[in-house]
Amino acid sequence: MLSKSDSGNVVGKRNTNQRRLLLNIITKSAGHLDADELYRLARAYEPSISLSTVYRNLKLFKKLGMVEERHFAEEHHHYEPKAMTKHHHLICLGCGEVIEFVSPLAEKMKQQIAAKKDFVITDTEVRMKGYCARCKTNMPSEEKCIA
Amino acid sequence: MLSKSDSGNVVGKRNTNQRRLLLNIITKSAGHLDADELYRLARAYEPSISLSTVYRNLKLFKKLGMVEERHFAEEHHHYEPKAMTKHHHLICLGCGEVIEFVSPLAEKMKQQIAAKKDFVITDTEVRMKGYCARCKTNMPSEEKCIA
DNA sequence: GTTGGTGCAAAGTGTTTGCACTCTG
DNA sequence: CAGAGTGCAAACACTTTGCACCAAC
Repeated sequence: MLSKSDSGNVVGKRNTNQRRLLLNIITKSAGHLDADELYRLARAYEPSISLSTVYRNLKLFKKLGMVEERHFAEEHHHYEPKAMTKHHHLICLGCGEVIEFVSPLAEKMKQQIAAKKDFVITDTEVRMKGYCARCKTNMPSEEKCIA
Repeated sequence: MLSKSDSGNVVGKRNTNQRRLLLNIITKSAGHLDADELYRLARAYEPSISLSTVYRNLKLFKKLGMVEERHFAEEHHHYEPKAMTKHHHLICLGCGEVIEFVSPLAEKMKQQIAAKKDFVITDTEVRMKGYCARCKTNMPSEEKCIA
């Protein structure tokens, strides 16, 4: 399902095995990979690949607009292939699952704020956190009574 | 306008000069301080205060729900006093200014998503990026033509 | 052949922690 | 006067960078 010689490529840049491999993993992934996960997946195909190469290429892909960097609540970044449809994120504080969703209200809100604040808005990001159906039963009680 | 003996206090915890000072700076700030800015401001009043103390107290304030930690696009965190009204952020990519805004659509979207995904949503965060009225004239052209 | 890309190790940045001392309660 | 809180320095996790070698063009 995933081979080194897969089609992914970056125009105007050298087409190395490592770069092609990383790009394939990212675009075929379900999204939200972090650098370390990507590194681990890549090593399965190219055991000698280095973490620096992963970071360097992520930075390149980001600059070229091929992936987006996300800052969830954790200390490190997550990367996902640039989406066709603008989606947002819903994060379960119980199991950590990240669910994507779309909402026409986001676009509407963007237009309202752009007009009200006289901004050119290039990016809108909505992030909701909470507890999914499975986790909501044993959700911590402090969530309601913050001392 | 700001003295060590100001009223801020944390119930159930020892009321040290350092803690009181940090809390006062945070609550009186316009918000969006990062740890280093807070450290610099605090040293003006208490030159011997340490960065560890800043971090330790920020963590405490966060746990007690007195401040919120924000992950903007940068590599470090920003902290702001917990707001009475739920607001969101609009960030100018030109000058870096962070503007707060409110929108009833955010709450509406939250309810829609909670119902659709069967989630208990405890937090909603909307972050828009773009260029303010002053910066929009010299906004980079790559913004449109990502190669 | 150039020179952009790589692997490695070392450095950098923001944050946390172990320890002995200090000061609040 | 006990132990929570502090300052300091060392450790930490994630990311970036300098350098010598390699391989794509």
